Amino acid sequence: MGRRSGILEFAVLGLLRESPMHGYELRKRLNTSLGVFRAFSYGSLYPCLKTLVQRGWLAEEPGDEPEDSLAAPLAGRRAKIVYRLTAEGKERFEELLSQTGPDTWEDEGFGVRFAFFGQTSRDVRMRVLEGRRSRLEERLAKMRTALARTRERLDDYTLELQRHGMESVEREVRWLNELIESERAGRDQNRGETPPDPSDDTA
Amino acid sequence: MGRRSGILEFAVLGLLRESPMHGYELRKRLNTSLGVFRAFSYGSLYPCLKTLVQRGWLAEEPGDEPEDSLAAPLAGRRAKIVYRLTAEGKERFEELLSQTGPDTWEDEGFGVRFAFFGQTSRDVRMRVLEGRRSRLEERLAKMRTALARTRERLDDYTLELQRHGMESVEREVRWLNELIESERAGRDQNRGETPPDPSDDTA
DNA sequence: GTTTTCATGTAACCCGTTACATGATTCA
DNA sequence: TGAATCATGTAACGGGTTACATGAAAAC
Repeated sequence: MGRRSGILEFAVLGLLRESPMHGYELRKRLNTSLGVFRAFSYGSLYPCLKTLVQRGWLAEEPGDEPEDSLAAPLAGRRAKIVYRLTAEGKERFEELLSQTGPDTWEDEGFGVRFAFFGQTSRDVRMRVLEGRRSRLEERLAKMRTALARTRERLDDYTLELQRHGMESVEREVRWLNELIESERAGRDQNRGETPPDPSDDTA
Repeated sequence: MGRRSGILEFAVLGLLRESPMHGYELRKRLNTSLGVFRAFSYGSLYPCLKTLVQRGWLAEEPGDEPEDSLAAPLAGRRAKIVYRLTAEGKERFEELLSQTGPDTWEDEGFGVRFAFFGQTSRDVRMRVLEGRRSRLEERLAKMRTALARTRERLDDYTLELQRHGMESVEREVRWLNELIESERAGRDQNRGETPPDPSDDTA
């Protein structure tokens, strides 16, 4: 049925990477723990889970039926379904994480990637941060040329809106610069799989 | 057919309020002049125009056929169709403009409203700005409580993401404060477009 | 024992995009 | 005369939402 390649898939894979969960809890975490995301609805979440299972990224697990087997075990039991990330799902998530192309859902995609930085190696983090920065810089360039072409014809309000928009983007670029800097500096206190390679100071 | 109540309708009405246009030009202005908007495609624009005509917000005008009537005037002519905002369309736009409820497409809706401030009366501007501000403050409050509830369980990256997000919102609130302040101050001095609709009205 | 909350789902819709198709006008 | 660009449109899809329906477990 569904192609199901949206940002929801990405977020679900990322959350399930931390630990298995059933749908209901998954949704709560989508809307709170990862407070950055917009609220997803069950109407999108459950179908998404199904197609992810079909593709082999997720596996359903029987979930904790309340430990007594009173009801006939083959009756129409619809207990909690706990979803677990398969090895293929892990690969898929990794692939999505490190994608830096322009087909990256821009803002939201970065939010998701960043939210999962804790489970990521330093070079992936660097690639994501730098990718984001360069795309923001492209955007800035476009805004500037567009502004230069139309400046005269725009009223003060539109101008102010553009100015504020550009300033916001510039601000995020500075933020990224700080993050990149601190990733570079923090090469010793890292977690796990960063190869000790003291030779990359050149930008 | 289509209900067609999205942000595209809003932007189209606003642009056509300035002057009649045909679809192709409309689209260009959607993507450049109002540089804030995302790029709309013809696939959404033309159907939108049609339904707006059906509803009476827009009227088609014969458009400038190239001034010679060489081709038989009743042949399958598909010349430029120039769209003009009707009186009802103007009302509709006004209504959309001054809507400050929470069903306001949040970010993009504000962008559109702001982009048309030049054609707006000061009290509408004030309402839009203050509405935006209060909704941002609600959002901030939610973020703060959510953060307070989950702070311990979050890793440093997630925390930093939330911090940056909140700072961005706070920054926009300050920006709004300045704008509101300057709207308030500019009631007598300043360029004289303060009173509502000095030139045209009542089509 | 009733109300809340947990938990899973489905059908219909919404607002947009992509890819495609067509024809008129301008310009080298 | 042929290519670019102007100009209008359609069909299929995409990734989500809303509203609805159901039922089990927990809380009161």
